[in-house]
Amino acid sequence: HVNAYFPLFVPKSFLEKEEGHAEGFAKECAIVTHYRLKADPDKKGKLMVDPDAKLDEELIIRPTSEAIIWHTYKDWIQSYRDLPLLINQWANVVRWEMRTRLFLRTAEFLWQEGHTAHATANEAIEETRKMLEVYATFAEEFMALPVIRGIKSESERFAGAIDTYCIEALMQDGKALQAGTSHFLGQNFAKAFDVKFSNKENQQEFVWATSWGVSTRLIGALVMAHSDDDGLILPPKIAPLQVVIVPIYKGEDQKSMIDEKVLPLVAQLKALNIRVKYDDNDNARPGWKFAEHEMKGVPVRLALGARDLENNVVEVARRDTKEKKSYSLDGIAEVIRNLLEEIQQAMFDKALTYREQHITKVDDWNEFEKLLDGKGGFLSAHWDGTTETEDAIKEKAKATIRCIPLNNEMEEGKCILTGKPSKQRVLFARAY
RNA sequence: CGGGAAGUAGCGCAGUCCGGUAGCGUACCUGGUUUGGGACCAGGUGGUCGCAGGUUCGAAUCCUGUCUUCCCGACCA
Repeated sequence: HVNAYFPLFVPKSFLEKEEGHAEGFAKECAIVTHYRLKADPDKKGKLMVDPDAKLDEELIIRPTSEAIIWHTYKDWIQSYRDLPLLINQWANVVRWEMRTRLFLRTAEFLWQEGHTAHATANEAIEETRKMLEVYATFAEEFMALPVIRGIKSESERFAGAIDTYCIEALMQDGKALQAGTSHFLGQNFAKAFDVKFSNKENQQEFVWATSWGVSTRLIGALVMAHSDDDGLILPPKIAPLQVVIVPIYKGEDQKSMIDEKVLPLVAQLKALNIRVKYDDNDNARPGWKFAEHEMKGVPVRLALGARDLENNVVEVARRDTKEKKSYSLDGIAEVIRNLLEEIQQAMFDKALTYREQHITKVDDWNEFEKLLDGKGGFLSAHWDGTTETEDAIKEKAKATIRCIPLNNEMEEGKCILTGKPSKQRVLFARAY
């Protein structure tokens, strides 16, 4: 994929072109109607919208960029030789939600959105699944956040998509969070924006499309999946600061002695590509620094004072378990490198264990409701496959189908609500 | 868009019922003592009480209007 940037403003007529897409986003758009302000003649020092500066066509602040990008793709794609077209954009988008939630659903948010065009359906589907796996891998290996890869039910599908794949994460309060999506758009946008290419047989065909994105919501996921009452707990791989070293001393003499040990250690850690800070700011006391770095989630803290110098040791505290242990200063850099890896794994394992304990098979409606109110988490239950039933469950239990897991086992059963026959279980949860 | 709550010092709040010189904690500044889990003592700086009207000798406080924010719901990445 290559990075590109498209305009923030989308003419209203562009957004209208793909019907499902337009319908889905119409109710949450910020709209530019004028291009000028002027001094308010009635209120000194105040400005008003200049009624003479009304736009002929309103501009929509992009809620997503399919419309403007596919308008452009029409000019960029003529031949099978132009395909696949693989573009990624880092951008802000605006969705005027009725209610916002910090990090999870803000009116403006940052994301990356990929938009690809392909010659065949299979190639596009492959791309869709590939990007889902990229997201899943990032969540699991870097954020230490286990996710369920799945596919959305029809009603949860992206506006304009044929299929929406997703990764779903579980937060510590038992609620699910959609952490990323990857859409197979079929030929919907190609048809809406008239994007055709000549194939090798010189026949005109509509191109096949995908789009996919993850947003600053991932920050919210990171916070809610790992934090405790003392603040953030960041997985080492993405922690801006992996190790902080706090000196404990009385007077300059002791400080110099500690410096002698710490400065070479800092150099060693940096040589191992470890992000380390020697927090020898004299304005804050050790206790303050401990609390501060814990709140910010620094994975490992080293504390070194006169007492440690005598024994040639250093106190090593890990943020995730709050465990403190003294190690010899000899070979400490290696110990820390290994500890960072251990923490990364431990955080993932902890989150995974929690999630596994919170996927509950349920076959009885009363039990279903009881579990949602109490234990929370994902409920694996049979569903008759209809949107009506899905809506009814949402209405009654405030739970939605988070996804139908990929590689789901086929199993005969009866719908949790209607008792109608079902071929597989799906995952329900209350979600953010 | 419905229901609730709140706007007073940088931040967190009390004071409003019952009108009478603007308070507390924290932060900040100065000096001193401190430094192994968010130090202590002393002194000090800082606020047109969201905004606009009204009642009154006098309004943070009473009345009217208005704006904003947060929470809960419906909507959604």
